[in-house]
Amino acid sequence: MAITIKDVARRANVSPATVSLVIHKHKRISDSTRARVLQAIKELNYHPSRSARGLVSKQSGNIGFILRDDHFSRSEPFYTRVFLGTEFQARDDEYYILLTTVSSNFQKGDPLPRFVLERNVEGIILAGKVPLPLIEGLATHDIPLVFVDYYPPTGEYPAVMIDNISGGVQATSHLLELGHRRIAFVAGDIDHPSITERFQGYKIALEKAGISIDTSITITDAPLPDRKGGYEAAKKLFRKKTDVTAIFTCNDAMAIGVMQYLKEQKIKVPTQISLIGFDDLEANLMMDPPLSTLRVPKEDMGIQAMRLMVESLQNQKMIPKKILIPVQLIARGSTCKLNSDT
Amino acid sequence: MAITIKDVARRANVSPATVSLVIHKHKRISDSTRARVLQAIKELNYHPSRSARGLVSKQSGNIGFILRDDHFSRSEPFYTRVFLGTEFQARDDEYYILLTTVSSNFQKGDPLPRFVLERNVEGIILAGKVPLPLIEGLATHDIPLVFVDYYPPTGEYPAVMIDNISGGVQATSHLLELGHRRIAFVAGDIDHPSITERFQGYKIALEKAGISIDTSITITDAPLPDRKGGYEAAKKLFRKKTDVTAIFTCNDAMAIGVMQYLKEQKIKVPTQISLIGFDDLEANLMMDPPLSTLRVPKEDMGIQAMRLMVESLQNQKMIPKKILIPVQLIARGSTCKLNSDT
DNA sequence: AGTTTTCAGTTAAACGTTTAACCCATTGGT
DNA sequence: ACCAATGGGTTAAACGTTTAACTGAAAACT
Repeated sequence: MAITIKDVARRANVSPATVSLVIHKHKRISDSTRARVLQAIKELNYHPSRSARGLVSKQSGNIGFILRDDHFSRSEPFYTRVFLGTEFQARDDEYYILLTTVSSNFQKGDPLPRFVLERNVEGIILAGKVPLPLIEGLATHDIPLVFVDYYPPTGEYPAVMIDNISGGVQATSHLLELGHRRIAFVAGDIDHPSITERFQGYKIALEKAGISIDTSITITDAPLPDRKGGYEAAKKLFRKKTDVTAIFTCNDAMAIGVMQYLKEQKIKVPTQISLIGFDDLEANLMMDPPLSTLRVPKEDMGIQAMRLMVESLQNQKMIPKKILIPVQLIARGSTCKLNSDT
Repeated sequence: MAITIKDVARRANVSPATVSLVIHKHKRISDSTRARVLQAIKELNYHPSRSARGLVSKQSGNIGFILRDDHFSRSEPFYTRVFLGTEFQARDDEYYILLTTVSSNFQKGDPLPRFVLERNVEGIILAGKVPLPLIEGLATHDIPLVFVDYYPPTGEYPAVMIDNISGGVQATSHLLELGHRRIAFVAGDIDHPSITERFQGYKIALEKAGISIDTSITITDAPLPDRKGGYEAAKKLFRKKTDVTAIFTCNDAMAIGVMQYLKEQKIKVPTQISLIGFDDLEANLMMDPPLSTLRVPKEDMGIQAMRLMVESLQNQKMIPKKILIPVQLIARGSTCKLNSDT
């Protein structure tokens, strides 16, 4: 069978306990014994068994990652990118990630994720909005939680959030700087915190520029914040004659829909209408013209979340830190100076 | 602390062993006792500890997933999509996936992935080409391996492969059916098995149609099989006057580069040149016109790999099965009938 | 010199399962 | 009536660590 701590002990002429103490860098071991033990470990290529270690020390070496099922399987891989970021950082921190999904209508009393019940994770990262009953269920197991792109209405937790307000301001300011004054806002699912915040940023920037909000050019009731929603919103916006010269959509998916409508109507982007989205999808570069947007660093969010997790694992009673991830303006071909011919 | 098997035993008035036997559906337990035990399990909401179970039974409940580092972090998320498929299936099979990457120049003697050394996985799925020394290292631990989109030159393993030849035939036949006769082939990294096979499919289809291969319109030496490579290849192809009416690129990334070149040269797709790729990237739909291609079901490959893994776990000495994943022609706007005006 | 500290390591229990070996009652066969 | 087989469970060892409590020797105080 595999090499165990006893094999190492025998070869180094010490007790298994000593080997364990060496591994854990305990101070009470003399340099000479430590050296002998380390030597034996090397020679035998010994590595402690994860299961045995986990059994007694409760350190499984795993972190759970929970995603709502509809977020996992949806085509736009936002949260899966966050997940990959977490995986990335986990390798540096010597943890493994166990991924699971929960039903979007998780009910009080539903079974918790298996890795919780089997005591197989030391902490859990939750990405995106998750059902409240789940959070309550997890809370009873007192296991550290870290939230990403969602903050529960109750409780105090470390979290990684997008600076949506700043993003909204940046997008709007960008258009303002290009000379636009009649800037439409297009969104769906306006109750989603992220989207509300982007809208807020829009308003802040306009007010600062001394422009009052014209609700006739802010569409916030699109059926869904997706391509089709964008298409419908654009249709609505252009139903009556309008003097809008720029559009800020709450995300890229809607921007794509808007662009599609504009193309069909032979309205030129960016010369007639400047268009800016939010998220920075892969697809943006393929568009014609490529879409200006605000880049949300998804992998980075995962990385930060994992860092927060490691911190709270090392320091159980740390005050829950919140990290605000900045977004970056990416000006591409879909926005240009008002009345420019380029 | 948490509920243990002893708590259950006490409540059901049996020994811990009996509880264990019930859990494992051992036959030697009477219906009445079984019922009592199950009842107690329910009431206490008992779940066996993964670590304890793993320690004695060697069943960690985890499967490893190995990816080369450059495959993990590259922008085109081919293998990460495969990974997500594996995750997906793992949930059904009650396994968790531990992901890790290995250096692309893994040397003989380099340390194996931690999850192997710590005996924390029951099997390993390897996606994409991985270094030979790694495979040899893993072989010494006799742990079941399953390969995806790569087959090692030595050894017998279960594997999930793309039917690239069929794909090459389908792509080419599609163009032939549209009336094209002068069909160029564009590729980079021609030594990669997948790409060689696609090229083979191209040749097979042409020969079957009675058209001989014209090496002046097969470009296989692009620097890399990416966008830039496609752009350069197209430039090369159109340097001298050519009568090519259709192009089959070995993947979508190159097709995108080709399309970009054609756009710059005001060569209309598809009316002047029909263009078909391979892979079916997200971005294809955003292109103008949307790119025809062969869909490679990446998630599906991950799912199949996981299934193979479960099979070989249940039946250790099963003959290594190979699964050939079919690819599907997706005809979009970038291909059309020869000399059509559409 | 006697007592206390410190140092360096060992002993042994504990973690929560699984499972081979065992045991005791019945039942069945002759 | 005796023995073997069967059914239904229990006992106890084992898995490979960690760690609190202990030990014995040497060093450091009074």
